[in-house]
Amino acid sequence: MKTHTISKLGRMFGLSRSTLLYYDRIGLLTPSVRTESGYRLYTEDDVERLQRICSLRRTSLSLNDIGSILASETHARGGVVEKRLQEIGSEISDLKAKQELLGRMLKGMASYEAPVNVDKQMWVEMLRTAGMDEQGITLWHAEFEHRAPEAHRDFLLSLGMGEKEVDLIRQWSRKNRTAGGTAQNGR
Amino acid sequence: MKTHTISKLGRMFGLSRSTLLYYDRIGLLTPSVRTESGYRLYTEDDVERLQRICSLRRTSLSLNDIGSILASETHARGGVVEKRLQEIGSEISDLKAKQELLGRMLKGMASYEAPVNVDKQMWVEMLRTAGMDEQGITLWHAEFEHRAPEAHRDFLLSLGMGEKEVDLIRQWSRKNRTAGGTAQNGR
DNA sequence: TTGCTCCTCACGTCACGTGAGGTGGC
DNA sequence: TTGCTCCTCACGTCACGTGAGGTGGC
Repeated sequence: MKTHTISKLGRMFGLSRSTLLYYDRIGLLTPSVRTESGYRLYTEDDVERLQRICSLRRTSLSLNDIGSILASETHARGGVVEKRLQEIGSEISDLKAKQELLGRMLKGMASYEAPVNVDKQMWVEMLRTAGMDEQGITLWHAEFEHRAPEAHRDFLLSLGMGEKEVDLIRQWSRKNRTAGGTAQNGR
Repeated sequence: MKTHTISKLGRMFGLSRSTLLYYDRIGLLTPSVRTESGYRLYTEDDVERLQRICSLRRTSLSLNDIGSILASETHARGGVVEKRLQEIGSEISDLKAKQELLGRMLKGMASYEAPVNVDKQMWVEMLRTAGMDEQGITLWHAEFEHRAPEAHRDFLLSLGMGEKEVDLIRQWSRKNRTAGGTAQNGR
């Protein structure tokens, strides 16, 4: 039977020896054979498994998820993949927001001097200066979310927040309207 | 003068206490005052600095880069920001490529069974099976890059590689045509 | 005196990279 | 015998989170 040593396998897949050592340590890819002197020998089955691992890895799934996918039934794999697809979607919009922000900073630096700061912090400070406290802000979010959810979302995004943070604030806003404003952190 | 303790400052900015402890440890934000008993006290100047840090952090600049920016002259800051903008650009295209890949996997799983594998590995194996060796592949890249750089790029991207990897291979291809094919790793 | 906040280690995370120090195989 | 490859620790990375064990301030 044809087998491969660790570095040879690495070269076949453009991976380093330490990567394969790591995969072995975490149990993601354990060579089927060990020689008497402890050398790892990878069989064709191992090569096939690594093939799959590499495919999945290029979607930046975590090694943990990859392990689960390979262990699960074929028909059950869609869930993880779909979840990852959604995550990638929001990562992309996060990055786009950051692009926007950086673009504005660059322009700001050219024409004036300091980086632009019209963001969450400044907004919160403005409200506070205007005399609003924690509870006020909480209620204001809750009302905004209730009356105009889409606009609320757009507004939060415009302050440079990521999708995830925006979602959290919105969920929390929906709770706080029914519960009455009990604030626990500075939003 | 008005000062803030660490947790209070954290609440003001939506950061955890450990985050601020960490910023102190790495010297990014050192409180201007320490009480006799060791308590950190942050002045308004510190608050302003943290303001800038938070703005920059939301562009996912590394804390290291943020430190450099704050230490550098205003007019010298553009470089770092532009570099980060470019990075974000290629991160976005990487993610889009991954989206594509995952999409195809999902469809593949629905209609057939195994995840799609027509990627870099398979391509390389096909060439090898066809009798091409390291040196042959090296030369082939070099020629491709020389004759049709755009098409070469598109082709590499179509195999699911990220922008960075593609750039590396192309640079290396340009060298290898003049230098004559001395290969050192499995591309 | 009771809580609450503060302090300083020190270890864990994720996917490896990078030695150090030593052995096997052609 | 000389290189090359292999082995196993163990520590570093990045931006924190999470205790443990102890002290200050109202």
